[in-house]
Amino acid sequence: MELQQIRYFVAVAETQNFTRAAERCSVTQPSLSQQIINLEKELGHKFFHRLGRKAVLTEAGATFLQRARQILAGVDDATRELSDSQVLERRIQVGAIPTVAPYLLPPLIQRCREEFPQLTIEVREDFRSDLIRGILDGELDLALASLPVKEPQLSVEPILKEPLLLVVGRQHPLARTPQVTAKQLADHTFALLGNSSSLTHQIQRFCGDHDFEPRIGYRCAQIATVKALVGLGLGISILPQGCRSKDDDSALVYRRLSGRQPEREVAVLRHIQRYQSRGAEQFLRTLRTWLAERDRDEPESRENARVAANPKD
Amino acid sequence: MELQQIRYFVAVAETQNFTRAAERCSVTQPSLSQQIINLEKELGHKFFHRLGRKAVLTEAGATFLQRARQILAGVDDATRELSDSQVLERRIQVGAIPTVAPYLLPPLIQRCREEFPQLTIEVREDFRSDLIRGILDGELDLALASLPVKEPQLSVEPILKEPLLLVVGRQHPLARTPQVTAKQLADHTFALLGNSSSLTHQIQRFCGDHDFEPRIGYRCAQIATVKALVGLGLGISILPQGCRSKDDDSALVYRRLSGRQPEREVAVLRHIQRYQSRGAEQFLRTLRTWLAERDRDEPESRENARVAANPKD
DNA sequence: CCTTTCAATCGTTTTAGCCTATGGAACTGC
DNA sequence: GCAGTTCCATAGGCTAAAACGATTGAAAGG
Repeated sequence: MELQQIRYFVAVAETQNFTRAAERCSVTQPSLSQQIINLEKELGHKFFHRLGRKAVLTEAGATFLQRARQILAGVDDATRELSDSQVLERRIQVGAIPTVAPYLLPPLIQRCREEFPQLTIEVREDFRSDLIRGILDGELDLALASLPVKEPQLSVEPILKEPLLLVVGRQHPLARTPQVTAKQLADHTFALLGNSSSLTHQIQRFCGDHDFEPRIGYRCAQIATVKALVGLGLGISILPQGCRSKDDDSALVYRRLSGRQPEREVAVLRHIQRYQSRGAEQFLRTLRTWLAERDRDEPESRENARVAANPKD
Repeated sequence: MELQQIRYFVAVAETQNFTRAAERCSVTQPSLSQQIINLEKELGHKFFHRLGRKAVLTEAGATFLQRARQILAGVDDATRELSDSQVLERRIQVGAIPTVAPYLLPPLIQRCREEFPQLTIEVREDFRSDLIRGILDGELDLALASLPVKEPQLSVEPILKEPLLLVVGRQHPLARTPQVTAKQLADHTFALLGNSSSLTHQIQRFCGDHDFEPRIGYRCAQIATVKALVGLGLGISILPQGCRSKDDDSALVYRRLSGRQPEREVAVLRHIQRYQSRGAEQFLRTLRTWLAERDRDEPESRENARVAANPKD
């Protein structure tokens, strides 16, 4: 059974006339007749009484007509739905690592809502490796994660470079030391994210570069937990500058380390082969302009001014 | 868009793999790929992210998948419904003229219900010309009407020949006359069916053959009305023997006319070109055996015995 | 009875779907 | 890394099926 046959069938049923049905379908009458006969043969029922003047539905024909209309309506709906781009490609799946998700995404999503009201953004917060798997499996449209990313199937667009800062409680001895070097951290207990966290990896590598293993006292799932522990002086940590928020000032001190600054770079990851949906494009466009504006409004501020002020406290 | 393409599409969506989808559809992978591409081109959307390992639905693809499933389900339903002969061809439209419908059809339908419980019989009671039109237009499967029928497109199968009897009220003078000839009727007022009735036509022709016009005092739509008028002595009528019922005996007298007996013949009418449905066949078979049994059980009874008895009352 | 209408049939042409073969990209395992 | 494998797209030839044009034959209508 093919749709063409169904279309022919409905045309005959409605015109009660093979010739006029053929005209309506823009084919010759023999072609249409043949297809109707084929259809009848396949389904094992005659659908029309070929009376002298008109073609009248048999009972089987009447039964099939209902179904046929339903099928064609389904086809019609599908076509219309797909051509109605209002509905389509307005839902995207965005992934982000935990040190990015709570800080970048909320304002960004808000901005997207203003500029593209129909755009629906679904967020998945996960570690880098899981996000990468998600993209490779086609589950995510794009992801915000830290570099390095080596997968060759991924397109990597760096969007943001920021220093990693030492975080200590306001009462902590390191809060007052004029210069803090990497080596000094070897004597302290760290509060870090889980082992899958790319930030944790990076911190461990950083420590390794300075010839010590960090002593990890707390493994947390959330940044907020890390901050709370550090705020009570139970440990120290290293966080990207972007994780700093106003609320932290009462309990936490963020400090640059002397020597070579550890940094992290955040990038947008996409699948090279994946078709880029309109919604994803819109999200990206918003992301880029938002970052550009932010850089223009407070150039380097997040890397210097506020950090430099800390030691004075 | 064709069903084949939709089937291919669903297969790919479900296997997430063009090659395996092709196997499932029993075609080669290039054939299937090409059809998917055609479909995507026609509808203006890519339906799959062709990632390295698997093919993942795009949003448009996911949207279309729902519709596609619905369409295929519709096709499936249609096929199943048509192959389920329990449902089909169990509804027939039967026409009958007023002088036949109330007498032949009820017992016949009851018998059909016993023998073919799924058979649904819809009855249309109408005059002969309208029934013939109904058959020619394909609205009726068959009709029971009186002869003659001249339309060459109709198959005519006579099933029953019966005399036309004079009907008078029990108090009417003609009820007691030893011999009633046609000529005598010229002096009386007739109660007849409407002008479209074939019986009325026949009666008028019969009177014409005996060189008089019947004086028609009442034109009724129903036999019962005619009988009631005649029972009150307000007129006389001529009815087929089959219209006589037990209940009439108290008020009516049925008499043969002397001389050449007027008769009428009832036949089953069908459209030669019309496909004969199973239900119609069953109805006909039941009709024939029922009539045969009736003739066997009371041979000639309805033409002689009961009629002959009447004058004695 | 003649004309018109209509569906089916026949023979031919065209189309389009299918197949085989191939290429290229990407993943896998050594 | 580097072969081997998997997977989809492309190209070209082939065939089956759909379309066409012409015709026939039956039926309807005037």
